[in-house]
Amino acid sequence: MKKIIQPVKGTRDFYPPEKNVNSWLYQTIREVSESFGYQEYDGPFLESIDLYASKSGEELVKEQSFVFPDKSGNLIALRPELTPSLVRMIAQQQQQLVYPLRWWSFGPFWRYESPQKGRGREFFQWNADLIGVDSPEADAELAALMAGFFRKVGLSPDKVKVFVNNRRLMEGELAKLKIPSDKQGEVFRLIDRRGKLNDKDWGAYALEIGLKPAQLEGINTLLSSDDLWKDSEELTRFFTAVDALGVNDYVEYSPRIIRGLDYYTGTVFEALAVSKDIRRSISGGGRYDNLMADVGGDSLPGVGFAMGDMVISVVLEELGLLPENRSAAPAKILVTVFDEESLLASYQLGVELRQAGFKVCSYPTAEKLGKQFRYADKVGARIAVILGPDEINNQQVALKDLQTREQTTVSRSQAIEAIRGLLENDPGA
RNA sequence: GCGAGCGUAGCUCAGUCGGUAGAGCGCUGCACUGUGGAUGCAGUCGUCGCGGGUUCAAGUCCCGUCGCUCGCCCCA
Repeated sequence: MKKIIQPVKGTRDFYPPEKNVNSWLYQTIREVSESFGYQEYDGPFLESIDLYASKSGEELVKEQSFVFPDKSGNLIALRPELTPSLVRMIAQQQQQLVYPLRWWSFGPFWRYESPQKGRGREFFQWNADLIGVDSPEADAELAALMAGFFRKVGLSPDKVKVFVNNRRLMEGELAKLKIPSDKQGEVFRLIDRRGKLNDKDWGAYALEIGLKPAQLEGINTLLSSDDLWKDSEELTRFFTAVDALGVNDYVEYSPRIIRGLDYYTGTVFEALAVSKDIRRSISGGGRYDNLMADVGGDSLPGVGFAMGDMVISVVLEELGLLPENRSAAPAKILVTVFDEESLLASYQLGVELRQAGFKVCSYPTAEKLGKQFRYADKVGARIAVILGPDEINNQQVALKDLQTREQTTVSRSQAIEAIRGLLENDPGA
């Protein structure tokens, strides 16, 4: 075996079939985002580590980012998320931008994770944000955008749900249980882990962080109160808007959704795939009204979410929802090369056909026709064009439909029309 | 960081009780010198991940190591 340098751990090779899936995701995300009037943007892949140090949380930067010094010794990070870049970009042009601002992006991110199914060290992420509006209806729009994507790719509401909660509501409820505000962060973490631990371990963890049994009881009651949202004016308006936006079948209240990130201030949401008995987090987001001010801009409210490409790909794959034709033909027409003498004539014919708008490849060398036909087959070409001595002498070309096996010889001037006729019912052309 | 499983041909994998390496697919050629998918025949293909140990003999057993995968942890 030849020695081949191994790919970097946690990265993926995108062979044409995989790249095709990636492009399809990108395209679908583009269509959904643009249908809501969002504009595409992007930040740099490299950022100064300082950008993340302030806000993203210690662990994200120190433990899970790829960081390296450049030649002048500045610490550079491969971006682990987009929101800090977004916030910086907005702060830089805060007075010129038009609000409400609706932006989306799809690009690569890097995190130093331990790779496993649905998670790698290099992945793509869809980000969508609505900046400058502080209303439950804006939150609902983001939920609708997310649900719109699911609907478009065929993920029905029985396969995926967007669960919603509100941090202000939860803070109020915790205060009622006499949980001091400086413990809220810890309690949010506790709630975040409810689904991951069994009852016993979770209860032990709760007592460990200093909760009294009565408070634990209270939290348990809280976490099974599926009607709790009715106590929140914000969420009541949110769900009314969700109805109006036509996605109430996807969006559901859950007191157990809290999200790990510190900068969320109000509504938080998370899309979960329900396959068998496993719940997998597909996407998450929420409202972050203080973030802009925290990084030194003027105060500006925002709400947004992110969705990684790896989990959604796994889910779509399992449900058979990925596009069928994963290796689209590079060209529908192959121009064969009869012999050395006619090679350039074949190339020129290829040029003519390309100018006529067809996707055309020329066989690069004069091989036996049988071999060229086999090649045409394998790459999925529909038509083989033959330009041998007989055709050249008579100003003709032979066209063979590889699907029907029918071959016709037409005059050179009619070739384009004839091909167009043959490709009429071929969608890939 | 912890745990489990797996590393054999280009790919997917088999290899029994330890006895000197196999299949399918692919690729090349021929049947078929102006025509593809089928069929038949022939050919091509190996540091059995790496290092050590046990043994007359190791792909197989033991130890170590590296890599991959799947979980746990974590999850913006």
